[in-house]
Order: sequence, then structure tokens, then C-alpha cells
Amino acid sequence: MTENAHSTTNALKVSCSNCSLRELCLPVELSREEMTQLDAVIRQSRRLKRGEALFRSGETFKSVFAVRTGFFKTCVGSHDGREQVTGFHMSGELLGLDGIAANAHGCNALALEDSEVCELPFSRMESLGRDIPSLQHHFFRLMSREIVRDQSVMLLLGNMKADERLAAFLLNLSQRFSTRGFAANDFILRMSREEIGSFLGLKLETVSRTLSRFQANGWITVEHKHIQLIQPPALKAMISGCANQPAAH
Amino acid sequence: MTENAHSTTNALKVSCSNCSLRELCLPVELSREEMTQLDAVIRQSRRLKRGEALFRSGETFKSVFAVRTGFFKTCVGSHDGREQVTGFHMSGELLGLDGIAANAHGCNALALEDSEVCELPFSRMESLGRDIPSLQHHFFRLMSREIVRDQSVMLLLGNMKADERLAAFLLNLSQRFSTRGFAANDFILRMSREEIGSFLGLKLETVSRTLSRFQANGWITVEHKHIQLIQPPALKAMISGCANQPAAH
DNA sequence: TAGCTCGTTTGATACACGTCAAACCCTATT
DNA sequence: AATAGGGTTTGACGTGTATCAAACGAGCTA
Repeated sequence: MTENAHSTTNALKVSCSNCSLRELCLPVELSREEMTQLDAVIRQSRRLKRGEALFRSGETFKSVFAVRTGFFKTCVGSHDGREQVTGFHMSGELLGLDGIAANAHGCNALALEDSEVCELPFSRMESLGRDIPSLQHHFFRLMSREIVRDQSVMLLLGNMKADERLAAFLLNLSQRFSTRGFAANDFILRMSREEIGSFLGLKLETVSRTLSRFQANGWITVEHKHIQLIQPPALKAMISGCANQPAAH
Repeated sequence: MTENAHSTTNALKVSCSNCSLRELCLPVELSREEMTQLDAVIRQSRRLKRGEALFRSGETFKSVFAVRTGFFKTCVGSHDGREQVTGFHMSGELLGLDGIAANAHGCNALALEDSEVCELPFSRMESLGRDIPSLQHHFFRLMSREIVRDQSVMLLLGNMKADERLAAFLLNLSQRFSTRGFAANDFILRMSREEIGSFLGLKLETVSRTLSRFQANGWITVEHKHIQLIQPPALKAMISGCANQPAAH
């Protein structure tokens, strides 16, 4: 159940070094001395319980965070109560890059399960980047990747129908679990139907109905938060031609 | 008409230096020597005619581009023909940041009118950033700003109704024209109804109908591509509470 | 100037998704 | 173990936007 997403050998070696960062988000060739410098900058990891906020919109920006273990959502809110989930984030992904622009975080980041993150003080990462070109370059790449991801979410929200969105969402999760060494076709959703709906621009009832329809078609099984993909090709067929890559985080 | 958006004194001094970049996208305090270094890196500006592509998705990434004059759209396409406009871009804005991630451009950039851009070879900007910390920091801020913009587009596409989207779109254009010293409430749309629709996740007929309704309400006037905002507060009221900032580029 | 093409407007109709509502079933709390 | 609360499913119905279609107008070409 939940176990299979945690006990399996993790291809990215989440738990080896100081903070696992070099393997996870910074797969860069570094000399021994450079590694030492990097380890000195990376702050001790921080634990969060389910529901806890890593940061909130408006807080002054000091650091970006790398997810070591667990699961996060980021969302932007409006003062009339509406909120839009802008992404779901798992191990090896970076949170808080949107805060650099205004020196203040631009979204809320909430743990969807007990989680652990590394804090990367941004100004120190910046100066370290000046000494280590490959590190600087990698940081630019990470920010660019976030922009690319956002573009594919726009495509999803702007062009796709409810069932296409759901299919893209499930396949994207599948692919990301797979990359991390977890089962690609058997996983637990960490978020509620409402949160999925918010991310996909749908209402929770539509999410629920669409999942039921996929199950009735024999493409997936749904037991509460436990999802199995039975016919991934059927899901892929829905979105073939819609996107360059299946959208999202 | 079209003139008033071009003849007016431009607060950002588009045409003063080599490439106007220091004023436009890189408002950074630089020493005389640093300026010389920067000017050496910025390549001669390039002119494009209406309809011409600055770059296309898949091309190898070498440079980002700063718009000097003119108007661009960026869009991601799917192989079945659908396309999603991801943004509209005017003077002082940077294009191509999404290409860093994969060393290949991730979208198409097309000139919507005769335009002029500066080419910034990225690897040279990167190394220059190592010598000039404030330049490096500014580049990070620009990329972060793009992420923030994308988030507000997601909010628009995920949460807002057709008329709210149009109102946000018009107000965003208005604000950006105003920033550049052009009239805030009287401007020419450089893009078609279909392109607006693609950007906003609507069909062109819906865009047209909604504009007509705004005009019938006395909030705006529409003559083909010439738009006047008569009651900006009425438009603001539509989206108050929907977003932190009115979305888009 | 005439004629064609393409973008735009407007109307009639269809449908996907949202809304409202009720019943169900986990999970958590005491 | 009993109870309360919240997330989920499913149904009936309403509505906003898409779709299909036709007429119009502007700009371009010959």
C-alpha cells in the first residue's frame, strides 16, 4: 500500500549524504573541495508534519527548499477565498523559486504528509554559484525547468477536457514515481479530490466522476486514494497530440 | 491610433544606449568597466517582420532575447495541431528563458508586428554574471518573475470565468502599456481574437461576445483592434478577489 | 476600383461541466 | 467501541461556453 512507495530502493539515493542534494537536485560534477563548500551551505534538514506550512505567501524570501522525503502542494490564494493549486512536489524537487523575484514568497507550500526538506539559503547559493560555474548553470536549468513545467500546465488548463486532464495528471504522477524508483502503476494519492480539482481547473465532483468512468472502462482501479493504472496506453491515447510532455508536477 | 503607442516618450528610454538593455531588463547599478563588458556581450540587435519567428520549439538554445520594440507571442504546440499561446511580450521583456532547461527552445516566439530584439548569448551572460554579482542576481530575478507570471496565468485559467479572464487581460495590457509610457486606457491589440482566446483558454467567439458585452455595458469601446477602457474600475471590480495581481503578459 | 480572403460579429443550438443535494464510508477523537 | 466529522460518490438539474453557421467588413491583390 503506502509502503511500496517508501520501502523500495530509491534510484536517487535519497538518504545517503548530508542532505542528498547532490544526487537529487544538483547532479553536478564537483570536486571534493567543492562538495565540502556545498555541504557547508546546505542547512540541516527540517521536518514538517502533515498539514504544516513550509512557507506562506508574503513571507520574506531567504531560502529555497529541496524536498527530501514526503509530498507538498503549492498554491496561490485570493483574498476572497478562492485558491489555485499550482503544483504537487515530491522528493528531489525544489520549492520557493518564485520568491526570488520580489524577495517574498509568492505562494503557500504545505506538506501533504510528514515530510523532510533541506534549506538552501539563496544568497549563499548565489555566491557559491560564482565559484562553481557548473552549480550556477544547474540553478539556471532548474528555474528554466520550472518555467517549462508551468507552460505545460497552461496547455493543460487552456486546451484539454476534463478526462484528458485527469489522464495527463495520472500519467505525470506515474512517470515521476517511476523516476524515483517507485511503482509506476500502483500508487497512493497524497492529495484530496478537491486539491486535484483545483490543480486541474475542475470541481471535485468532476474529478470523482471521471476517475469512476476510467475505472468502469477498465483503465484504472480506484480504491479511495489507492490508484492502479491497468491500461496506461489507453490513458496515453487520450492525450496523444495534446502536449509535448504530459503536464505537471 | 497605432501611433500613440509608438511616438510617445518612452519612460524606459528604449533607444538610448547600445541596446537599451541596461534600462529595460537589467536595471542594475554597474561601474563604467562593467558596462563595457556587458555591451561587449550583447549582440547587435536583430529586426523581424510581422509573422516572422524569432525562434521555434526544438531549435538548439544559445541565447535569450530582449524585446526592444514591437510585440511577440510565445506558444507551445501539439503535434495534432492544437496550440496554446503562453504569453504576449512587449518592449523590455525577455524571451527564451524556457530554453535553458533542455538546451533547446520549448516554445515558438513569433513577431506580431515588425519588431527589434537584442540577442543575449546565454553562456556569455552566465560567465559575466560570475564577475558581476548584481547581474547574476538580476538574471535570477527575471527568471523568478517569469515563474510568478505563469502562476497567475494558472490562476486565471483554473479559477476564472470568461468575463473575468478578459477583464484581467485588458487590465494587464493597460498596466504594461502604462509602465512603458503609453496610454493606459487607449491602445491597439496586436493579436487576433483567436490568439487572445488561445491565451485565455476560450474560443474566439467567446472573446468577441464578451468584448461586445463589455462595450454594451459602457465599460470599454471596441473598434476592431482599437480598445479604449472607459470604466477601468468596473473591470477591476470583476476580478477583485480573484488574483493577487492581474495575470499575464 | 473590383474582387477575394480572412478576421470578426452575431445567432441558434448542443453539450460538458458546475451546482445542489443526499447517502455513504473512511478516519479520527473520546 | 461509539460517535462525529470530513472526504467521496452518485444523481438530478442548470448554465456557461463550445460548436455550427451565416452575414458582414476590412485589408490586400490584381
